[in-house]
Amino acid sequence: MKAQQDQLVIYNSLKGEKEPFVPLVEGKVGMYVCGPTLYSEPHMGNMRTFINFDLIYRYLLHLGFSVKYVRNITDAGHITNSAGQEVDSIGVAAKAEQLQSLEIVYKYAVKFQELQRIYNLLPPSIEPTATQHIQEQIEIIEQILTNGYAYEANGSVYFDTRRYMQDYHYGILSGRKVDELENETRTLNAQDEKRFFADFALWKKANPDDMQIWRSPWGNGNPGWHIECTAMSTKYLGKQFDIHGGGMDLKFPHHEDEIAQSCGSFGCNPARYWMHANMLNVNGQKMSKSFGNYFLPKQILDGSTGLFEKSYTANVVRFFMMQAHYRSNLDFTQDALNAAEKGLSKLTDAIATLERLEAKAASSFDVTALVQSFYKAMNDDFNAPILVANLFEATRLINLVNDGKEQIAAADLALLKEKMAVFVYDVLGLQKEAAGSESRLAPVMELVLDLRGQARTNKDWTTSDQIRDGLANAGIVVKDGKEGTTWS
RNA sequence: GGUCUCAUGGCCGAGCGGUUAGGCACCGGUCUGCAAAACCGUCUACAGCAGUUCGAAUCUGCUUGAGACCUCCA
Repeated sequence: MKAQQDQLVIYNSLKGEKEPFVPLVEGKVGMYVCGPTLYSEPHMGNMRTFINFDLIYRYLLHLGFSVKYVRNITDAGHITNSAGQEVDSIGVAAKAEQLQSLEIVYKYAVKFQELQRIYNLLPPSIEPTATQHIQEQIEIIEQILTNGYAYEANGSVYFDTRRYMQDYHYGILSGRKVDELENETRTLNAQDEKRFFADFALWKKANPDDMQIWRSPWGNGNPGWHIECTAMSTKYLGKQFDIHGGGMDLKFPHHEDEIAQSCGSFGCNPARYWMHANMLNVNGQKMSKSFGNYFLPKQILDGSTGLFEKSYTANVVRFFMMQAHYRSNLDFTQDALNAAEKGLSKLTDAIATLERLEAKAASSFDVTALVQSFYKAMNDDFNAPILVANLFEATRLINLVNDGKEQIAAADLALLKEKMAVFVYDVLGLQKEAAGSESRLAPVMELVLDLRGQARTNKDWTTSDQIRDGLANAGIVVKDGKEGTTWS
């Protein structure tokens, strides 16, 4: 695996290009991904980002890296809304639902956990929460103040962007130029407290109606949004670690400000590789709460999105996402979902076929090269769509062997079995579908199909078709294959 | 308005100077009592206009269109 580790190339948003992945400590990876703010149930777009980073986590693990994967939960929300006012989104939800802030957070944390299980996400190594790290956040703010990159104003603390720009490059990640931003300055309520429009809050003085308030050297208040990630990533991964990920929409200002905070306190960019997952689109537009074009991950499972005619399994949804690169936009459409459903079934059928294949003396095709193509795809910035294409190439060959048109040697067969399972289940994170034969219906179906089989043997097509049509009406599809009849 | 990204065959989606990506649909075939399913094969597209090059979907310029960020967002 060491050889494969050395081949891994990652697109670094910081530089805008792919570069070889060289971890700070050989064989180990520290990865931080910005998690959800739990004031509502994560929607499908949120899930795409987490699924993509799950893919990345899984592949790093498969390559043999020892990965510490930290994904935070934002449970203290101080954000700025369109009117420029500081709003506690969790507090707002709490009031709306007549619950305490932590009840809201816990309620949606449980749902998020459930979704992760359903969509087969591996749990991160640590899932720290912002409210458990107030002290660490305060300490970093103090350090930034000591270093002269922040100032206190009326019980709040702001990052001093102009001072920072004398020593560092603000905009290194997003490519933003502050003097261009200036033209677009909005009249913010807090503007009078800020010395400069681009300054951002590290600590906000409490509002009378805040539901969560903490003590600090500057009085009672709330931490700024960006500081929590700096505090938690530093605590668990160190001042500098390997990979920092998140959604594309967090690039600015969130990640830019994280970099400023780390540089301002510790003098270094927190991460060597910045990775950004692209958005999920619906009808060509980013899925978003503010656009109202979102649906919940569970709605697609029970067919209640209102967008599609039928429901899809989590496995199909995940496979569908794996057919697009994590840095590309992806459009959710019914045709595409149907295509993914059929494609996945073709792939899983081939894996079942693989189990039945008989080895010959020699292989008529290059199995090692085929397996290498799996690694090559993933080593190229986690190119899952290419991996999927290569898995379909393997599928074609497996079927040809099954038809006696190609042949495979025993050692190659063992290799292919192992690697197909590794890439389909361990890397892509697809789940083995529960076989229909395990259900309580199985003995009944066995009986019914046996009767239909007798009818067919007697060429009693009327009875045979009656059973088939009746089952079809009950939602059970009967397939007459060479090796007997199956149902699903 | 500023910054940036993208425009690929009926649909989804790779591709980063020379090779049929792949899936789904369509069509042809195998199999089958019929159908479905399954399997095999076929289908050669890159928004437009110029330019660079022996050669461009891939590089450059312009035009048109779409989207993201600039305010919370994965």
